[in-house]
Amino acid sequence: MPRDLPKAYDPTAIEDRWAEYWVRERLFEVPTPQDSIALPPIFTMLLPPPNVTGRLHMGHMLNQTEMDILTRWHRMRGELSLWIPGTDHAGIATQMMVERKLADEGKTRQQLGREAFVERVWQWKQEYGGAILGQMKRLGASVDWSREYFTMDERLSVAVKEAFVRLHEQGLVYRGAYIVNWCPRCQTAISDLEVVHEEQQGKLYEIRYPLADGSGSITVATTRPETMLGDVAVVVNPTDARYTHLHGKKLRLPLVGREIPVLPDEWAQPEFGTGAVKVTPAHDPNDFAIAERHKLTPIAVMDETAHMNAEAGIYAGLDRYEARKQILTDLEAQGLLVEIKHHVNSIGKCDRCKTVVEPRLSTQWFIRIQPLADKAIEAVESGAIRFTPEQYKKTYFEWMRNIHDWCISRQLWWGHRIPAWHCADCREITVARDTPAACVHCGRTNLMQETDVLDTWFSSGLLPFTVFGWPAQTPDLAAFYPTQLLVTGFDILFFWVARMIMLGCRFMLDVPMPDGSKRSLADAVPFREVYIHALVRDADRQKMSKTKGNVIDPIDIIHRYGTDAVRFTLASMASPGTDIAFSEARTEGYRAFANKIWNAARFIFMQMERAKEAGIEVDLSSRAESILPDGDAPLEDRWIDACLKRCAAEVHKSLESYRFDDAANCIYRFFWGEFCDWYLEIVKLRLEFGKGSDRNAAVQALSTLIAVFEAALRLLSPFMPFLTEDIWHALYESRPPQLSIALAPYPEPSSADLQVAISVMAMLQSVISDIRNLRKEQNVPEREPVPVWLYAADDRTRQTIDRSSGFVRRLSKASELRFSEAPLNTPGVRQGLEYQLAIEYSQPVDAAAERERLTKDMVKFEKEMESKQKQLHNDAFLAKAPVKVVDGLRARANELTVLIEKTRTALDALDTVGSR
RNA sequence: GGGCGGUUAGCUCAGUUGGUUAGAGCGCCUGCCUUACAAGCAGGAAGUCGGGGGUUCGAGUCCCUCACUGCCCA
Repeated sequence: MPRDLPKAYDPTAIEDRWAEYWVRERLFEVPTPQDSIALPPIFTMLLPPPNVTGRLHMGHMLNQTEMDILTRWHRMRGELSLWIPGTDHAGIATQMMVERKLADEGKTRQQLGREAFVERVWQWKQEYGGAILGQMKRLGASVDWSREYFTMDERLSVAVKEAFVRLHEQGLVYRGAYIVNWCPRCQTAISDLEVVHEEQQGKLYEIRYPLADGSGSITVATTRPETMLGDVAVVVNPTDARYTHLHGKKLRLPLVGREIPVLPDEWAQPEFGTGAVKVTPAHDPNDFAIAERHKLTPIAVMDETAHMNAEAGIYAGLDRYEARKQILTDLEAQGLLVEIKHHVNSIGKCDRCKTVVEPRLSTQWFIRIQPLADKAIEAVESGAIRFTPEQYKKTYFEWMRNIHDWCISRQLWWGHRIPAWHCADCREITVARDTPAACVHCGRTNLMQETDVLDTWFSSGLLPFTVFGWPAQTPDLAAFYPTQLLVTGFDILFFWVARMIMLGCRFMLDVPMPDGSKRSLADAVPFREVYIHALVRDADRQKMSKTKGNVIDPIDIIHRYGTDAVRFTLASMASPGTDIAFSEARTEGYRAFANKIWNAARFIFMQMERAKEAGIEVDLSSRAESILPDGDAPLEDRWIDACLKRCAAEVHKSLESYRFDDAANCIYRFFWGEFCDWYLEIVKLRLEFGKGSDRNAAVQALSTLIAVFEAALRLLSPFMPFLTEDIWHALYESRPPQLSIALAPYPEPSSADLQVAISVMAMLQSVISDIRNLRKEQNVPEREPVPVWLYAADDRTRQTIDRSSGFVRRLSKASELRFSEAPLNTPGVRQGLEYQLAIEYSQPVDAAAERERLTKDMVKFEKEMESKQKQLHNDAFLAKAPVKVVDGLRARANELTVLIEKTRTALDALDTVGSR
C-alpha cells in the first residue's frame, strides 16, 4: 500500500478490507499450549454468547468493544490473549422462530414430529444462525475464530450430559411436582428469572363464600376469580379476631358446590383485602405452600394452554380470561360478588413472548441449589472473584442468599434432552450418560427417554470449562482455566454470571491443577474478575426498545460514521456504573477525530515524500522507541515524547481499572490536543530538506515525528483498530514489521522524569496563547504579524523563550520578539507568572474593554487571595492540614500577589492613557 | 414493600482515599479557506455542583433530611 491516502477519511473504504484480513490471516488464533506449566502471562475471556437468533444491538457492541479493547491491549503487551466467541442455542427463542416459519407454511411442529422439527431447527441454524457472529467480524473483534462454539455442539452436549448425570449422582438433581412458572404460549416451564414482573392497574374482587350450614358467610378477596374453581380452602390469620369463630367450619364453594374448610394460617394478612384468602394450590405458589402445610390436595382447573379443563365443570374449554368474565357474571347473578376495588398489582410475563405466566402445578426437574450457592458466595466473599463496579457484589449476595431451587427442565424440543429414561414397567427413572439398554431398577427394557430438555442457561453456565474440553483434562483446560475476566451487562448477572460461578466451583474443584496438586476454590472459579458494564440508552436516556421505536442499529451508525468512531464513542462514554446515553453528536465528533489522524498521516507521508525527493530516506526498520529523543534533542521533541509516555501511563492505569472513558479521552487529548495542535505545527519549521538547510536537523525532526506518530498509532490501535491498521500498513508501504499493528508492542510508560519538558513547554504555550489572545482582543487582522514585547524577571525564562523563539513566533504570528529590560507598563499588557508581554499594534487599545477584563481578573484574584489569606491565618488549618497543602497554598498566595500587582500596574497604565 | 444508584455548564458526562484555581466532548458566540485536516484553525462566553442542615481548619466529595428520578428484587 503506497503512502498516498485520499484527502478525506472514508471508513467504509477501509474497514471491510481489514475485518476480512484479520480473519483470513488468522491473526488472533491461539494454539493449544504445549507446556501448560511454563507459560507466558495469559489473558482469557469468554464472549457472553449471544442468542443464535440474535442480531447485533448496541448492548452487544458496547460489550464487544470493551472486550476487544482489553484483549488487544493485553495482546500488544505480550500476553497470550485468547478471546473465545460463540453462540447460545437459546431454546425458547429459537424454537419460537422456527415454529413461526412453520406456521407460514401452515404447519405445526407437532405435525412434523420431534425429530423432523429438530432437523428443521438445525437447518435454520446453518442458514441464519451465524448472522450475529458475522456482524461481530465486522466490528473487528479480535477473537479466536478457530475456537468458535455453539452450545449444542456435540462436544458441549456430551459435557452437558456429564454435568447433569454427576449432579444427579450427587443428589443435587431431583424431580418433583411443584408450582412452576408456566408460559401457556411457549407451553413450557420457565425459571423465576425468565419471568418479568409488570405493575398494572388491576382489580380486587371480593366474593362471598357461604358457610355450608347456612349460618353465614365469609368474604374473600382475589385478583384472579377464575381460579376459585380450584379452591380447596380459605385461610384467615389465626390472630384475626373477626374470623376466630369460623376456624374449622366448612364453606360451600360457589359455582362448584364443593365443601372447603376455613383454616387458620399465618399467610393471611388481616389488613389485606378482607383478611380471608382463598387457597388454590394448583395455580398459585403461595397457595401451594399453604396446601402443603395443611395437607390439602390441589385441584388443577386449567390445562397447559391456560384453558379451563374438565375440573372446571361448565366452564371447561374457556380461556382463563373468558372464564373470569363468565364467572364474575354468574357470581353477580347469585349476589355473591360483594365488591370490585381498584388494585395495583404486579403480574408476571414470559420474558420471551410476554404472555402472562400461569403458575402451574407440574412435574419438573430441579437443582438443589443451596450447596452450590454456598460455594459461590464463598468464592466472592473470599475475593477469588472480584466485581467491578464493586456494588454489584451486594446484589449478587442478596440474590445468592435468597435463592430458590432452579427449575432446569423445559417442555421444548430444541435443546439438550435430559439424559433420563422412564421405565414403562416399574415407573422408575434411569439417569445415564449413554442410552441405557435396560432399566437399572427392574432390568426390563421398556424405556422411554425423558421428553424435556434442559434450560439453555444450564449449558451456558458450564461454558467456562466445557469450551476447554471438560470433562476431559485437556491441555487447554489446564492452561486457560480459570479465565481472567468476564465482561457483561448486569441484566444477566443472575442468569449467567451467578450460574457460571456456581457450576464452575462445583465441577472444577474436582479437577486437579496442571501440576497435579489439589485445586482450591480460588482456582475453581470460572473467572477472576467480572466487569459489569452499563446499559446503552438512546440520546434521551430512554431504554431502547422495539415498541418505542427508538432502537439504534449499530450497523446503521457504523455505515454512517465508521466502526472506529462508534467504538470510540462507546469507549469514551463507558464509565463504570453509569448508563450510556448514546449520542450521535459524539460519534460525529469521533469521526472527526479519526479524520484528524488520517490527515496527520497524510501530512507526515507528504513530508516523507518531500524528503525522498531531496534524497533522504528515513529508516523505518528499527522500532520507534529506539529513536526517540534524548536529552539534547529540541524541547518540542522531548516534550511530545514526554506527553506520549505520560499518556501511555494513564492508559495503562485506566484500563487496569476498566476506565475506558479515561483511557479514550487521554488518547484523544494526546493525539489531537498535543500531537496535532502543537507538535505538528512546531515541527513544520524544521522540515526543510532543500539546499542550504540543515539537513541533519531535518532528518532528526522527521525521524522523531514518524517515531512518535507510529507509537501513537499503536497507542490508539485497541480503540480504533481499523484506522490505525490502515495507516500503519501505509506507513511501512505494506511491509510492516508485523502482520498487524495489533501484534506490535503497546507503548509503555517511562520511568524518566517527564515533568521538566512538560512544564517548560507549558510556559511557552501560555506565552503563545497570551499573544494570540491579545491579537484577537486588539483586532489584529488574522494574517498580519506584529512585534511582541516581552519582559521576564528571571533570565532563564528569557533564555528559554529565546531558544524556542522560532516556533513561538510562528505559532503566535509575531514578527519579532523584543525583550524589554524593564517591566512593561504600556496599556494592554498580559501577565503570566514568569513573564509580561504586549503586542505592538498601531490601533489604540480598547481601553474600556481592557479595563473590564482586567477588573474582572482583579476581582477574581482578590477573592481568591482573600480566601487563601483567611486559611493561612487560621491556626487550626496550619496545625492540621498536611504540609503539602499548606505549602501549595502559600505558593499560590505568592503567585496571586504577583498577579494582583501586575494587574494593578496594567490598570494604572490604562488610566494614564485614559487621562492623556 | 425491600434493596441499589443518580441529580455537576444549554446537552451528554468525568471529578479516585475530603485539600491549592470544578474538567471534557458536543452545542453556542467571534474571527479566519494560515496548501495535513472547514469532519479544520484561533479566540471567547457559560456552573450559588438538586434544596436544607450537620461533621471538619477545609465539603462537589463524608453524615442526616427533603425533593425529583432511574433500576433490581418481591
